[in-house]
Amino acid sequence: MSSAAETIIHGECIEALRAMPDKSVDLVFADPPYNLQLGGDLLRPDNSKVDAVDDHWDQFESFAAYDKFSREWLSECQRVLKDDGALWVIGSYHNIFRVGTILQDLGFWILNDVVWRKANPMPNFKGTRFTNAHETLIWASKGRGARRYTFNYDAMKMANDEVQMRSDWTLPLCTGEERIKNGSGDKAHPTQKPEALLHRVILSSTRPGDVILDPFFGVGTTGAAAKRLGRRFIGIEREAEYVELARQRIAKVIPVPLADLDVMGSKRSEPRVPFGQIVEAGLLTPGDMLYDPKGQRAAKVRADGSLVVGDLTGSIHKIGAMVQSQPACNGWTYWHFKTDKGLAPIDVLRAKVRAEMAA
Amino acid sequence: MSSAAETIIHGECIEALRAMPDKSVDLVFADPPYNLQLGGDLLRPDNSKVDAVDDHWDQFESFAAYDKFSREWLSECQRVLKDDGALWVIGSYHNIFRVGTILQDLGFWILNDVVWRKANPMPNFKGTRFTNAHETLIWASKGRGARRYTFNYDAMKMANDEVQMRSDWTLPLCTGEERIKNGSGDKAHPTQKPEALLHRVILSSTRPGDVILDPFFGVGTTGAAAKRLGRRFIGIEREAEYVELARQRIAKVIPVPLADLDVMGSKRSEPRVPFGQIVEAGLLTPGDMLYDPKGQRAAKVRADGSLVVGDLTGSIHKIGAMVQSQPACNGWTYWHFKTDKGLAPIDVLRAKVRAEMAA
DNA sequence: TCGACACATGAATCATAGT
DNA sequence: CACTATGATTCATGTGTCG
Repeated sequence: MSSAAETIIHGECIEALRAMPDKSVDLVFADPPYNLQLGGDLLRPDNSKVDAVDDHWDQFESFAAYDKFSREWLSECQRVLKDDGALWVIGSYHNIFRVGTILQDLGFWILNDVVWRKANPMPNFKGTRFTNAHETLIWASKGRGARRYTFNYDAMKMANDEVQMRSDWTLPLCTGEERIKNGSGDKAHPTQKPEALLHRVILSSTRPGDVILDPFFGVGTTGAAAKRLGRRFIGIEREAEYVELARQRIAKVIPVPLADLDVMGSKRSEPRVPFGQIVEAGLLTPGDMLYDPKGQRAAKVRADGSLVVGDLTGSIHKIGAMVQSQPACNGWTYWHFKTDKGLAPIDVLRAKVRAEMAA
Repeated sequence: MSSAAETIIHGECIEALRAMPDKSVDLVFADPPYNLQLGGDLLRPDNSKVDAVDDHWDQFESFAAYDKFSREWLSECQRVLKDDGALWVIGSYHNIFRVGTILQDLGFWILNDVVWRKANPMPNFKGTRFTNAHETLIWASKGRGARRYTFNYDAMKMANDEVQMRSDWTLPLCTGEERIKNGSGDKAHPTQKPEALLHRVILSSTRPGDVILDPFFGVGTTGAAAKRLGRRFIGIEREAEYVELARQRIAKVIPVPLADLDVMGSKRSEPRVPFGQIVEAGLLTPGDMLYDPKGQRAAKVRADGSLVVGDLTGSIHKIGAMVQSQPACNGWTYWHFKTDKGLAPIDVLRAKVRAEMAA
């Protein structure tokens, strides 16, 4: 194995892995095909077409074929990992359960599953399901009895305003300038991951100088983040176009002085509490009445957090606006509930939920 | 199968499931055992003593036993589900990957994986991993080609301040008053789920009166939430102590009055009104003109509810699509008629007809 | 230079009743 | 089962255009 800082192998994943020596890498980060099973075209409400991931490399004949492929590349990764090494895989509900099962069957020891909460996911255009707003990463050591893996607890805590980093990470998608374009100015790769995600993975579980292997290198996000953070990397990629774009991209990356790493934290914001959650929490019950500040107008609460006044139904804000014949209304301060001391705005219930969430 | 509103079966999960008739429940919510080490007698029903095997082999044996158990209860659940039914399972990284894989292998069709972000998780005291701050739920329909599952999209959207409900839900743990205590004043059940979580599950994917099955009933959170929301339930629980605590708990639950169970309904379920009926009702007259939203393009209404633009004739939808050169068009919102206050979409005429039909 | 507004787009298993 | 007709449906963010 090369001790070069940067290695990109243009070749098929499993074959290239087989050519690598045992126990030679410190970390694997893998973003394998998800095996999406899409129907026909999906149109947005404005009739534009969603640019789907229909690439040939994401197509598998069956779950069995996908499992076989997964078992092969994962067991090669296990072989090339050092005994104190670890592996990250990212996936969605289409494939991550199969990957997780195979990991366990191969003897990997799962340390965490981590949820990437997308700050700006694509909506569900047809209103058929919950907005698919996250992906799952699995972090695993080589085995239950393996030598101690690397976890930079304090760096993570520092990056998270001095409280422990949780297993859910809120990060935006990779868009705009960061998104690598091809010659035509279109996105070069359908599933490019944000570098911030890789930044956190690498910072959490490697040390400067470590060798990071990415068997599905794509346009080289892992390589870019590794170089920036002073780690070495080996990338394997089958498509010549991606290899070339990755090279160009990584050549431009300027490594960050290690002393500057601790300033690259993320901020947390006040959690949003929808009114429906007040009902879920049992602070109001379906059928309860809410009142305007003077106690003259009344509205009934329903189980989904909608209000009813006569024939009107809608959110606390919408109904508040309608009964006042005004364009807008802050329902949290307008609507009140009865207490033994008189009327109180429902905003105090929101405060209660927030307090509980912070506790 | 009983048509009773409340049924608690004291018995072993798979055995009790086998006694239930086909296609008799609308929803399954399951919180199966997570940890392979706990409840070994359950997870290794037919295991002969395994001596002197290394960790790897032992692990595989455990997983195999857990898989067997999971396959059995899940396939029974699939059998007792109605064709338009659905199933929820909750788990952590210890078991959820195996459960998800088995679901897929049995032919369940995954609709979402949902992350319960714990607002107040237990910290990782040793600082060796990320704070395990979430659990994963899988929502699946009976199969890819199954009849349409229930999803109260508009109720969920309403409960989330009028934006689509996402696949990550932030909810506090079950603590304080809500936590069921045993005779000694200690928590009675190690993994009691918050009722708010069940509230959201039930509200999203069932209708009032539906039958909800929970094969691992525990202290009856599913039953409590179901009763509160006017749903029927069947709970299966092996431990006599839990059964008794669940009974006492559920007896105290006061159901939401039937009249307050309404939530925001979907437009898809409203009665269909053909455009021709607008003309029949005299709200438009043959020969009247309709216009696009900007008032630039015009179409003539005919007696049968077809439109004419130049040489083109067809439905409001077809003509709307053709004049815009788009694959599809909702004619109800595209076409407008003249009023003294300007243009108004013909959808308001449909609303008028619907109101008359309801009266 | 700046604000207002329009437009584009992201790993998506994305409709349903009737004939 | 296949096919057709109806008609329901989007959030956050970045970029570009226009005045």
